[in-house]
Amino acid sequence: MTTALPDLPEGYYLDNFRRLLDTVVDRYDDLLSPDDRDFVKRFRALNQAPARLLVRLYTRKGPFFRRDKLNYPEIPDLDAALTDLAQSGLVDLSPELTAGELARLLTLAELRRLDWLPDRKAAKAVLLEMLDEWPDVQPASDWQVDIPILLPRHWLTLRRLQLMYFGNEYQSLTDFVLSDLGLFQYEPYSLDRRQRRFNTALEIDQQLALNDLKAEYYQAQENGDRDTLLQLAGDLLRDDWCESIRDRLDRLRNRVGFRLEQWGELDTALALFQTNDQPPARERRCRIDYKAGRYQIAWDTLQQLRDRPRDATEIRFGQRFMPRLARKLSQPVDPDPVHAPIEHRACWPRGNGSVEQLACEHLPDSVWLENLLPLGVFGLIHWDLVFREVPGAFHHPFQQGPADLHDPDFLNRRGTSPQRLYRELTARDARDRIRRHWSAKFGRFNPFVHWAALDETLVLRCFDTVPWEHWVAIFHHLWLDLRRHRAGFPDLFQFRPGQDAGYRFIEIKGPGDRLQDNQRDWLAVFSEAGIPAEVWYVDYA
DNA sequence: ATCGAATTCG
DNA sequence: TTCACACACTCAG
DNA sequence: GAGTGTGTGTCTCGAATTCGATAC
Ligand SMILES: [Mn+2]
Repeated sequence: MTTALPDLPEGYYLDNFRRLLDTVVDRYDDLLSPDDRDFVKRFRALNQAPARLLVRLYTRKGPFFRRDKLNYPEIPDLDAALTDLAQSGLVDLSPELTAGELARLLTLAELRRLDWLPDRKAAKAVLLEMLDEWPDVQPASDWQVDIPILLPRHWLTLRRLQLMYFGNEYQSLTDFVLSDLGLFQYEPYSLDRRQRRFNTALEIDQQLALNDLKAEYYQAQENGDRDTLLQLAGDLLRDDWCESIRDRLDRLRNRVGFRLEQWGELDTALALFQTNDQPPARERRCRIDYKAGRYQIAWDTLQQLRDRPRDATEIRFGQRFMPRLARKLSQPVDPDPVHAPIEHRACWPRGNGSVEQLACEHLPDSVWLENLLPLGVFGLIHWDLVFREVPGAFHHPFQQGPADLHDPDFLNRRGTSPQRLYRELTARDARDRIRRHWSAKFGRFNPFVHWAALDETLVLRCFDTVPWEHWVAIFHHLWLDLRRHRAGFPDLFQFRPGQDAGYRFIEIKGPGDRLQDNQRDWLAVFSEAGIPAEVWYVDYA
């Protein structure tokens, strides 16, 4: 099915960029760096053609470009535009670059014509790796390449502008386009101009720095690069990070800590885990102290964790670790009751698809949707709450959800709580909301509703089948930690008219597969709430 | 010749 | 903003 | 039970283009 896309006006991308720039200057004038200001001044002085060209470049990857790869019918005199950009100081027409940077601009054939190439036979990837070691920086002509190369000078400012506008670094000007084309539909909330996403220049710099560290982390862990990781840990352990990026910072600290723990750097890992209480920090602290024989310290941490568990992983850890640690300290143990899930065995001939699909075919009237079904019901019922316009929730028109969705006080800030929510909401109203939102909001982004996976009949039937108290129990658990509790839901939902509860959740396990922790966590919730859930172990006939 | 990854565009 | 899950293996008790 | 490491499908658009790797 192909639907015709609407035409965009010529130069639409420049309009979009100006919208972004004007918004940022309007909101964050006091937070702009000298470079940012310099850029704004120069850019606003440009004529249309050079301005268009620059924005074209900014929507591409770069950072260097070959002149002969630029071709825009709506900018007829490209060279004149380039000259303007060079005179404005926005583009460097003879930038110095490393051999690696240059090589990325050339095809393999072009590359092999160069005298200084160390290996004429090598594959391009190998060549790039070699050339990346070369420190020399010089203009392309000095590398004996006569293709004109250019470099926009303000990439960092572009990064900062986009960060200020979107509040993140994964959205960009394409979000304007996709929205205009109707490919991405966003809830039309009104924007909040009272509370800004950033309040100091330092926050912006630190968020950029944190994103860099994150990228470095992925790189380092992929390469098994311990030294880089240790150095990274040093940066993360500094105490001059802003409070406003605390959450993101702690998550990275824990990730780096976890990897360092695996690599045997226990001291550094422990230091990282000691900076915060975000799961799994306290669990890891306990385990590291336990292994080091510091049982009393581990015990103290464990008590705090059990007193006030942050999420299901901490509850589970507390239950399992308590007896072990108590034995070491000769403390009396009173093990928590453990819910044993209902288990079944089945033996079916192997099919073409996955074991879940096979089970879905054998179990009548079942669907394989994992968490998409409960999350979809959750999202449809709570649509208005999620998109309620409270200060600080919506900063730009392209958000899938409110900025503070994952903050622990999300509900509090909206003047409610899980208890209050479901005291005031009846099953009839909830059903009505699902129907209303399905037709009124269809296709719009929502952090919980994945439209393509669901259909209205199924969602309503499922809603009607599961008793409202069961939904409420599921929702309560979701609210405890929207980020961590959205995974681990059983594979299948089966309708069973007239039998038992009329439905059941089923987690399918193929040969050799076992329950994961977050799946256990949901099963514990189900067991607590009397929700029918089973684990089926499948063998192939 | 063919395939897939990366890039660009609207 | 990458992750969630299945699958496979080891080790200890 | 606990830990580690892999592979696989999501990569929330889809068409067009280019390039490199691989096989023949
Ligand atoms: Mn399963």
